[in-house]
Amino acid sequence: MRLSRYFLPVLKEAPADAQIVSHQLMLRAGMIKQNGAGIYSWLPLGMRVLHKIEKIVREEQERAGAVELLMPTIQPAELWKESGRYDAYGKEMLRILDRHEREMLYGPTNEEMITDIFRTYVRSYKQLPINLYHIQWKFRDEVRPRFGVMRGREFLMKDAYSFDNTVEAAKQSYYRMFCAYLNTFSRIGLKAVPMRADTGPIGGDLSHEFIVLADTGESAVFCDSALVDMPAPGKDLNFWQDLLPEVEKRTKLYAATEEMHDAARFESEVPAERRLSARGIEVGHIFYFGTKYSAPMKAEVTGQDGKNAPVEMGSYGIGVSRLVGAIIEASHDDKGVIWPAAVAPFEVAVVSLRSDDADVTKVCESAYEQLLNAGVDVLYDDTGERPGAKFSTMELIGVPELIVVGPKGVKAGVVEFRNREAGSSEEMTLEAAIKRCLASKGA
RNA sequence: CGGAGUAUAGCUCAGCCUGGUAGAGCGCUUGCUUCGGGAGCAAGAGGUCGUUGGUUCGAAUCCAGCUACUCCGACCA
Repeated sequence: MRLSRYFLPVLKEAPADAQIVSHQLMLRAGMIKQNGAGIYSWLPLGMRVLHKIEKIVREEQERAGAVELLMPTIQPAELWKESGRYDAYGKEMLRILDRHEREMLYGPTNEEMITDIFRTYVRSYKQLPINLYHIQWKFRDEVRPRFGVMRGREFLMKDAYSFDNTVEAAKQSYYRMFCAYLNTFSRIGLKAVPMRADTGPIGGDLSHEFIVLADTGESAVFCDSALVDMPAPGKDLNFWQDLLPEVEKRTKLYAATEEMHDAARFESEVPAERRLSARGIEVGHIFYFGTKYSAPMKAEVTGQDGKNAPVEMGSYGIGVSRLVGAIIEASHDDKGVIWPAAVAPFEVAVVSLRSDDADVTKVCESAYEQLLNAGVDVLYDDTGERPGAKFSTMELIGVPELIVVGPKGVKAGVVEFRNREAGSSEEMTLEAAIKRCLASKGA
């Protein structure tokens, strides 16, 4: 992408409404525009990050056996009356009347709808297990939206729903998502710690939150630092073996959010040097809730014994749009965002220091072409801005690697290769710089 | 939903107390000079002061209603 043809409205100053750093940086970097309380447009740069996160989420869901579909944002009220949640959900649910005065709602979640899909098609225990997911916009009419996309009213969520014959099988489905989440967050470049959670209004008796540690997080968390340091299971994990040991390795270590915290247990179970009390942001939440929806909605399958029984269900959410904010909270400095490479809107930027210099332009164009051809997401700053302004913008939007091309370097046959996170700068030939970019992409 | 604020140019804000023809910086446009860390000079464009009503000869300014947004608390991916 050539910057001269791109849409990147960066701001020097943070709008006064933004209070936390991720919100300020997202506005300044031209990623989002607020359209109302808790409602945002995703501008091109922000949308790129959203897509990168979605891609990783999809890959890890599929690896764990979940299958993608897409349900609508608007749902008829009938399904929610069946489950009893139409009245129970309260004012957080945005209710709408259509032109025929039929009661509709903008989905805050999709348990009812997926259960309806399931019961329409699935009859036999032989068809299980099934795990269906989608990535769709949700609306929850929060009393107090705040913190930009971290607590918007409209937000993008990946929600998966598992269906099993038995409690034991349902727990394995739960463990698969548990491990998939660890892998997902790890690939995104985050340390996300699973913590036992309240099941809340969704109901059920097995639930974990995945918490990203960040100084600016909304809730206090307490955990064993060994849990934070433990690597994710990784892509070689066999998802179709008994995953309980993999899960237990983590769940046996102490980790709790403020509301579940037990100071006495914390101190007795965790050695002093590993007692970590920090702040965190919830980016995922998984639930096992049995037949809470399948029983009232009659989502039943015929078992081996010829009898019908409601299926065992779980649901698994990742706040995709919230993750964008969470990543920034966890990874920024006073100059701007520091994107983990996997989710950076652009992986590399080619910065021309003199767009009116033919030799410089020639080197830039060559670098840009080569990177494009190699499949790298490259931003080419071909504008006539001054060097200082260009560097500031690149640091603000957090491009991980820069190839800086200036007249002096071109005469000497070198370009400058910079790394955003390390703050490093080296001179090398263009070929070497491109090789470095490709190497970090492969890593 | 309880409490507290804010609303003036694209952005950040001043002006309001003490009513009298709308201001700054940044950004934008044009020209010249610049060009390795958000350039300098010059000339410009840009606002029915959130909205409705009231007080007044006169309202950005005083008063009231409404709306929107933000913050603190309770709730939440």
